[in-house]
Order: sequence, then structure tokens, then C-alpha cells
Amino acid sequence: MLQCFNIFVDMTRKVRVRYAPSPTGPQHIGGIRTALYNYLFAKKHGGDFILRIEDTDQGRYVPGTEEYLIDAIKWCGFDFDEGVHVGGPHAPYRQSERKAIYKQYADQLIASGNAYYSFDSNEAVDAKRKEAEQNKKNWQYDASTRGEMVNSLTLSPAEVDQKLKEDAPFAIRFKIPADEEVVVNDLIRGRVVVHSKQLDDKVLFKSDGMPTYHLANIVDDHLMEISHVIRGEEWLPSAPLHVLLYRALGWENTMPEFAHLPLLLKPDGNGKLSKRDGDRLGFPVFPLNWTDPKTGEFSSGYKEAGYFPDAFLNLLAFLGWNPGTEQEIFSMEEMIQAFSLEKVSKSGAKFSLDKARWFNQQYLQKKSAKEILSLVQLPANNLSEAQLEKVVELLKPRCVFAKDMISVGAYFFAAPTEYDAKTVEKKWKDNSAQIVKDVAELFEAAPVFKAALLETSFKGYMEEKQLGFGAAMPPLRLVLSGAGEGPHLFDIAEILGKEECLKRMKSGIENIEKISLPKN
RNA sequence: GGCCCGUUCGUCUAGGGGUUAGGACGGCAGAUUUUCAUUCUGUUAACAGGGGUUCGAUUCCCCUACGGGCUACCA
Repeated sequence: MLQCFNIFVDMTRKVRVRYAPSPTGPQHIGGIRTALYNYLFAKKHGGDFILRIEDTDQGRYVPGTEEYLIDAIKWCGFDFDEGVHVGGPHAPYRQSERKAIYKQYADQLIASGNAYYSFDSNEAVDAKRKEAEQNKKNWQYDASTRGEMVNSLTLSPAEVDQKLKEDAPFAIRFKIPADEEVVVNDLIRGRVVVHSKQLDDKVLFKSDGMPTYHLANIVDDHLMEISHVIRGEEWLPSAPLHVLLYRALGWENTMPEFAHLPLLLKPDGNGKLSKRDGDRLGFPVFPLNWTDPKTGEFSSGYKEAGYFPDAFLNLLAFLGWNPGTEQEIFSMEEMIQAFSLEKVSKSGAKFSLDKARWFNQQYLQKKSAKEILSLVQLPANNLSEAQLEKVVELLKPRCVFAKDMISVGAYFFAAPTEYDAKTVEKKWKDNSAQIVKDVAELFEAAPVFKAALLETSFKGYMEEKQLGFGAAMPPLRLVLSGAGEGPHLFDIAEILGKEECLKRMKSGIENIEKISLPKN
């Protein structure tokens, strides 16, 4: 592998990249990552980021997926400069709406001898393949076999004219050069060489009047002045074909540079992550919730799972890219600055749920209470805004997602109805009720209901009664929160307020004595 | 099967002819804490194998193995 190819990025040309999904289903996180890398690359170089919808296969169209993708990208916090939803100088950006454009280029290729009409039925081609299979051989429509098929290379010009006049169904195939080394310079992988013998005469134009991906892709990238094609590794095998197409169309000088990204792999078994993996893997595979319009099957998304968009983006970016420093938390701006294709790794990455949660937790810790309150609806009960902010500060270090606060801090929002059984069993002693009663009196007498003050008077009481924290605190915590663990107890007490504390102390004693009775 | 791409701790990765092979997540242990969490400290664990090239290879080359992708008138 020649590493020198990694370094060269032609900066004399305006950087224009595209994300070109096919609306055959919701884009999973792998697709979002591809879009993100395209975006980062574009913005790093002051370029444009374009959305083009590759809907040349009408049979696989799934309604709603185009909107889904745009929503997902927007949720992530970025957007396209040109595309189906925002327009642009190269509109339309949907290939089905560009249908009229492609035929002329197919014709041009025929005229220049780089393509030909194929009149073979699917059945005829399949038969050839099956026959070869039985002999344990490969068959492909190529230089070695096209002579035995029904096409404009084997038919006389008159016969071809006749067929076309009769409206006989035809496809247009690319005529791959018979004997040539085709070189693809990949920005991530270096120089990749494939012999043209390995390539088949791909259909460029289908009998339904639509181009195939290969033709439409090259034509649109050329017309839209795309400078870099950054896409998944699954396209690497067809990259030589694309290089040949650029050349045959006479566009070799403005051919985009290629970068083939490593794939996102299934964390269990093997294989690339698929949109069919849905929720099977124990983590969301999609950015947003998705319900399949045909099957009704539901798949969960990162957004609804509680991930922050910036955390999601950060963790996604690190699946296959690393700036080479020890910094791991990156804002979008920082990512744009730090991004480079040379730092994209070559091997596939498996998703780690633990790491994903860690990223979100890090972002949660960095957010202010105000911001968190604007993102999550807490059951405020009768807590004031200021009190809620305190609650959030206390709960934050104990949570991964903002919404965790609702369950983790449930006792802030309602008096406990249950008391942690283990703690009751281990910590509720014969003198516990008395301690709670004593402290209730202390609380009652407190001139101002502040954590520091309450703690001071509590410590005085402990000293007087010769009690340790370990004996005195758990019963108090139990009656106030029902839990065996949590934030500093007097902070909780302050937020709850005198009235509420006294109420909970009273009912707590009754309730706990009831359940711990059998033991005594 | 054919072609192409890949292979550093369990995972994400840094590194690169001479390093104690670095970091992060996770795990484990400890410190702090009334408790839990946070935080901090320590610790665990990796260059797929075999040949070259070289004074010296984890790093460069080849082979093998393994993994992955592609192999449609899908994208």
C-alpha cells in the first residue's frame, strides 16, 4: 500500500461533497456517519454539502424515508447546502426527476463505442449464469461472453435498427475494456488496482427507462461538480467501473477523488450493520424512531432513547475516526477543525453501548441545570424553578440521560410509597423510629430550613446521643426518600422543605414499622 | 468459488524499524462519601501466524489464516 496517496487532496478545486442515499428505508447510524464525515470534510475545507436522492429503483421505494433522513440530519445539528429540501443551482436533486438527463449520456457512450444495446431477457442471462454455476464456474456478461449474447455487438446494424423500431425491450450495457489494469486512488486506502477482466458489462440504462445507480451517479456527480466522493466501503468494488465511466464520458480530468469509509459492523456475530438489525442488538440502530409503513415494525432511535444530538454525533464520529490526540469530547466546531480523511481508519468498527452511554453521560455533566430543564420535562409537583435547578444539580452525576432524573430522583417529585426492602432490613433498627422522631423535632425547631444548618444541629444531636452517621442517617434517608442511597441527605431535606419533611417522617415511621414488624 | 479491502488490549483506537506498545470505554482494586453516583488513584489486557528484508521488526515485503465487502436491468 502506498501511503503517499493518503496525503494528497486537491485544494485547487472547490470542495463539493454529496450524501446520496437511496430512499429504500430509514438510514441507520452508518449512513448518518457517512453524511457526517462528508459534512465535516466539506466544512473543514469551506465546501458545499449536498443531498441527492438516488431513487432510480422505483420498486424499492419506501415512502417517508427521505423526510426521515432530513429530520435526522437536522436533529443531529447540521444540514445540507443544497438538496431536495433546500434547492440549489443543480436542482432537481432527486434522480427520478432528472430522468431526462441520463439517456443522452448513455447514447453518447453508445456513439463512442463505449456502450451497446443488450436485448437479452433476464431469463436468458439467468440461464447462462445457472449453466455456469452447474459447472462450478463463474459467468458474467463481459468481454469473454458478450459475443454469444443478443446485443448490438453481435447483431447487424440493420437488425439493431429493426429491434429498436419494434420497441423491443433493451438495456444499455457498458463495454468494459478487455485487458487493462484499472487504478483507483483512494484517499483512505491508497492505490487499488483491479484488472478489467474482473469487471462485468454493467447495465447503465434499464429497460424501464431509468438509469442504474452507476450511470446516474457518475452523471450527477459530474454535473453537480462533486470534488470528493466519500462513501461506504461496499462501493469499493464498483469504483473501478466508475473510473472507467468517467474516462469514457471524457470527464477524467474532473473526476472526483474517492474515499471509501470502513463499515459499521454488527457487535454480535459478523457482518455489516444493517437496517434490518433494528432493535435486535440491544441498542438503537437508527437516529430517530421509525415505524415501517408496510410491516408496521417499530425501531427505536437515539433521539427518543434520550441521547443528546451532540453526544450522538461525537460518539458516531469516533467510530472510525480519531484525531490522534487524547481528546475525545468534541463539539461540532472542534470536529470540523480536527477532521481529516487520513485519520479515518481502514477497518470496520463495532458499536459499543457502554462507550455510547459514557459519551452521553459526559455531555449531561457539562450541561447546566437550566439547559437540562429545557430538555426534559420533570414532574415538578410544587417545586419552584430554583428548587428544580437544585434537584437537577444533585441528580446529574447519577444519570446518563436527562430523563433518568425522573426515576432516579422520584422522591423529589412525590412522597415515597415504598421503602427499599434491603435497606429497611439492614438499617432499620429498634431505635430508628426514635431517631427519626428526635430529628423531626430538631427540624421543627429549625429557624431557617437550610441544609448546612440542619446538618449542624443533626451533628449536635448525634454527639449528644453518641450516635454514628452509619446508624443515624439511613433511617432518616429511608423516611425522606424511601431509598438507601442518593445525594447528600440535608440537601434533599432543604429542597423538600420543613412541612414535607415532617410529613414524610411521620408517615415513614408508620409505614416502615408496619413492614418491619414481623422481624421484631 | 472469483475479485477487492482489512487484522494493535473484550470494544473504540494511538503509534510506527530500536517505545516500559500510549489513551478511552468496560472490568477489578483503592481513596473520598452516611449511602449511591460523581471525582481521583492504581490495575487488568493487545501488535493473528509463518517466512523474508534488516544489526534490529509490531511497524516494510511475501505467504497463510481469519474477518469483511462485492459478485443484479438493487443502491
